[in-house]
Amino acid sequence: MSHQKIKNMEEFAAVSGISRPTISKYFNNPDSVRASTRGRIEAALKEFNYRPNIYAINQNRRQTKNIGIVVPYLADPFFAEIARVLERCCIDAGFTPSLFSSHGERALEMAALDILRSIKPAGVLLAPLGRLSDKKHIEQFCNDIPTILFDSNIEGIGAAFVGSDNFSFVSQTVEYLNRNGDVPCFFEMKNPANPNANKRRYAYLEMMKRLNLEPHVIQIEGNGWQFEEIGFQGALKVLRNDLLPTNAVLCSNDRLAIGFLSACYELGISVGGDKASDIRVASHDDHPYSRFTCPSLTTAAHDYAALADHALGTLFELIESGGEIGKRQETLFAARLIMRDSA
Amino acid sequence: MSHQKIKNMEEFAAVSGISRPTISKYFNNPDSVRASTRGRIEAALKEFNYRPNIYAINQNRRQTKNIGIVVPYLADPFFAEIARVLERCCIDAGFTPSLFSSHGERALEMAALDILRSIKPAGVLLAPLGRLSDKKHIEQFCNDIPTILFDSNIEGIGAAFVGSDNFSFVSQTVEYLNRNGDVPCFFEMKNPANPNANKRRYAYLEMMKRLNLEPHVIQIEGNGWQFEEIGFQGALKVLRNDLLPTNAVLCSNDRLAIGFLSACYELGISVGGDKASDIRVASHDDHPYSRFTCPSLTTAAHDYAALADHALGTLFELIESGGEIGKRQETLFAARLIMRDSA
DNA sequence: AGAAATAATTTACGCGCGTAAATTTTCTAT
DNA sequence: ATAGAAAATTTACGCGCGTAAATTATTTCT
Repeated sequence: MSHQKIKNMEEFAAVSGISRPTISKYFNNPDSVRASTRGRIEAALKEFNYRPNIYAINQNRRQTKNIGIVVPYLADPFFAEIARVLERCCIDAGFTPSLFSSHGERALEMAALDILRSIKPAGVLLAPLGRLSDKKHIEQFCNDIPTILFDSNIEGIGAAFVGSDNFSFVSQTVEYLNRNGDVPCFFEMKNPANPNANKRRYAYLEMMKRLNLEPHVIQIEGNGWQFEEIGFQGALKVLRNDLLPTNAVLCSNDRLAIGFLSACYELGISVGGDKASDIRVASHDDHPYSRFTCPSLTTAAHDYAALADHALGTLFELIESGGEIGKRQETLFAARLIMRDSA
Repeated sequence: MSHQKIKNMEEFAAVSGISRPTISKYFNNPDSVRASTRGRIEAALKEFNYRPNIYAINQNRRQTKNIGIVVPYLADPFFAEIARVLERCCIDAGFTPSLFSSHGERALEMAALDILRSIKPAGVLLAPLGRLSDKKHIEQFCNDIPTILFDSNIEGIGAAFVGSDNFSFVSQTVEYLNRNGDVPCFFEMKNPANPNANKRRYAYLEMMKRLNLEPHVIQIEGNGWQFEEIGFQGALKVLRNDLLPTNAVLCSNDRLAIGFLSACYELGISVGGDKASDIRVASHDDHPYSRFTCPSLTTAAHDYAALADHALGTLFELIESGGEIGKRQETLFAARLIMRDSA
């Protein structure tokens, strides 16, 4: 390994005994050169440890091999997990993922898009903040760079949307709660940051209608992405003032539910699916911690793998077709009910 | 805005009426040109929305403005939070952060470093996996690129280390537990991934010695980064078999404690600092969820801001000095005890 | 073995910008 | 007003690589 220091492709071509254009071709696609040539290049590569300059490459290529991934809040393990799966898929496909978090702030989402613009990615996977997003800004970005939205939809923006079927989530939890006990009421933020929250409320109302039951929606105060704290404070208020219309609670998402359960514990209210418990609580998302709440949380799980697969598959299609993919498709994946102890 | 499409700096120089070298100077440092010139450039910038090509810039500059940030496990909200703070500081200092997660895997840590190499960052902040890290690989990386280690130390590698003072963490929790009740036993993984775990065990043993108390270390099985699950299973085994030597438990970290508390709940063992409870549990890290466990977790908090500040400060020094900073410094920050309900 | 197909080489240009040197213009201070 | 300093301009080269065209070498097939 490493005789001398190779400065550029010219020098590497010299020491490997292959012409520079062929070396260039090899790095673009190793299979595009003859096996014997490939062998000689790779032998030299082992010996001299040369790597082409990524900046020179990207300056001259029509397209970079970069893919941007933007999530609204990376400290939320749900997004950390989906980002992990997406990153892996990108690497396997020969692309270089760049991960950004908007950290719940509009300005940072815009900043992430601006940085992405500067690295001229082949494509971008964007999970928007939602209500806080600057739609115009995102739309302009999508006009210039092939972008797929995921997790939370913005009507008409982006080449496609891939997300979860909120009706599938809610219908299963509502049905389950209703089957095994009291009628569920719906616990959510009054001003949810994420549009999925609204879809889930509609789904709840629709399901209750179908089951011929009276719906009860409890909307709590709070802004931002500190959902656990918001759920906790909201639950304290609701429980202390005895505002719970039924003793089955369906939380809009697991992070709110984590706060809700914490409040129940603090107030000495027993939660569980058994007859002895005071109330039952269920939720949506199958958050990584939902298995460790007290009691463990009954919830509806996303199909991470399918979502990531389809989102990236669509993006690759989009990239290969040069940005044209026809009509904007919206793909939704169904949930899987996870029955645990809380309901 | 946007008359025509500006292709490069040459064209922008033409439309703005300023020479290209001056434009270049401006983008390198806006304050390096006369105010009147700056005004004219910025006026043109508003009108034509031109941005220099980042790849051409980085190809020609001696140094890029990139800073790499590598954390071992981004789905751990502790690292997500520290990454957030670090990113923000980088941006404020005029650098472009690139965030990578090793996702708990040695191969991915190496891959992250390889990608970082290719983008020739001015400096790197690396929180290594620990036991799983390929030390040789990291050492070679540190030889080529100015790197500061944080969170978990590898002796002698990197230009400096910035972390938390594990003795400060453990001494406070041990002292607190001991003051308010039974003697604490120490609950940890037998083969911890992170070297901090070992430091915490030593600190526990040392503190018990100082207090003239008999130490009890409980080591549970399990590998990987699913600490909650490992803590949960380990606690089930310990509690079911009545292996707890005392009724005060000090967990090595909050994620194990989350699992421990979940197991207690499942087994009907009451946890809390009051006399009526069966056992008391405390831990370290002030994990974002430790406030919402049942009961809320008494723990020791990191000083995120100080750690991030000092790590980046040191890195900037290192960068400005051209990679030489003298003797390798290790800086440790003290913990702050957070008293909650679990002990 | 020879023709056709495939692959590698040679040569050359361009990408967009950093940067250096020499020169000219503009500003600052007396 | 004028000298000296500071800033901007002109000119020119180089960075490391993609890529195209023409040519030469190698492989494959009948």
